[in-house]
Amino acid sequence: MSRASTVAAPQVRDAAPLFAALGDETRLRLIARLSAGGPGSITQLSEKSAVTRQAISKHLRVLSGAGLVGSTRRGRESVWELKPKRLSDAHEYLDRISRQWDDALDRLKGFVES
Amino acid sequence: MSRASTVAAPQVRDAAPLFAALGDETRLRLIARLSAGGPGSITQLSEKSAVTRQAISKHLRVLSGAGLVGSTRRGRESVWELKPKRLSDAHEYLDRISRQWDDALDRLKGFVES
DNA sequence: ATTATATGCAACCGCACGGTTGCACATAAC
DNA sequence: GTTATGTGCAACCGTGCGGTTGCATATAAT
Repeated sequence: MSRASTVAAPQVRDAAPLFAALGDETRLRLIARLSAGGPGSITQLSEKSAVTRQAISKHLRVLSGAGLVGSTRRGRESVWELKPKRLSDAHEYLDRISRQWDDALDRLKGFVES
Repeated sequence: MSRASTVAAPQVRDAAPLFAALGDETRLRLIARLSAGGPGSITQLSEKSAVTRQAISKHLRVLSGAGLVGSTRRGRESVWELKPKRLSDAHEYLDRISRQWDDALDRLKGFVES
């Protein structure tokens, strides 16, 4: 009976910062850009953006803190790339919630039909 | 354009507020609770929470603003329930990004092998 | 009618976030 | 060398967020 609370709690604490990192338009645009266009330096990633290069740099650090991107220093520029595993983590969490929901629906259906 | 999307999928500007709504621990706990335990009134949803009932009420309104939950007034209490369609929207968006990523990998592979 | 319960509204607080500007510091390029 | 480019660091600003407290209001329960 206590299985749900003891098992689900740590995952919530883990998933919330992940979604929070995705929950900004500028950052989501960065993710989409990295996903579609491949790695790039900060100036490259700032070129088509409305905000400053510093803002992009900050956002990249936030995404890095969430494990969604990583950087490699090459010469005087740092190249940032997507870490798709973390994206699949978010994906998986949504899957889990959806599965809980479906189970609840099944239980409700069984209750109504009995 | 064989890559054209089947149905109108959430764009960046639409998905960001959705993830932002999911990006809070208290709200994510509410989602999990509603998904696993079914609908409930505000006081019911606040019972096991560490924060105040008002905080829960605010969070429910935020989730409602994101289309993730809905409420129905029944007597003096309002019953809140999950709207799983919106969850699948977030799911779908992550799918899109992952697909872009996979395509980019394929293109890179083709480039390297050529 | 009185009391108890469930919610809503409004003000307030602390603080982190998104963003900017300015300057310093590397690493190129000439 | 000097100059140009790419990044980092620090301070600052406005605003919104998460949360609380206090009170008002609506619906039940007695």
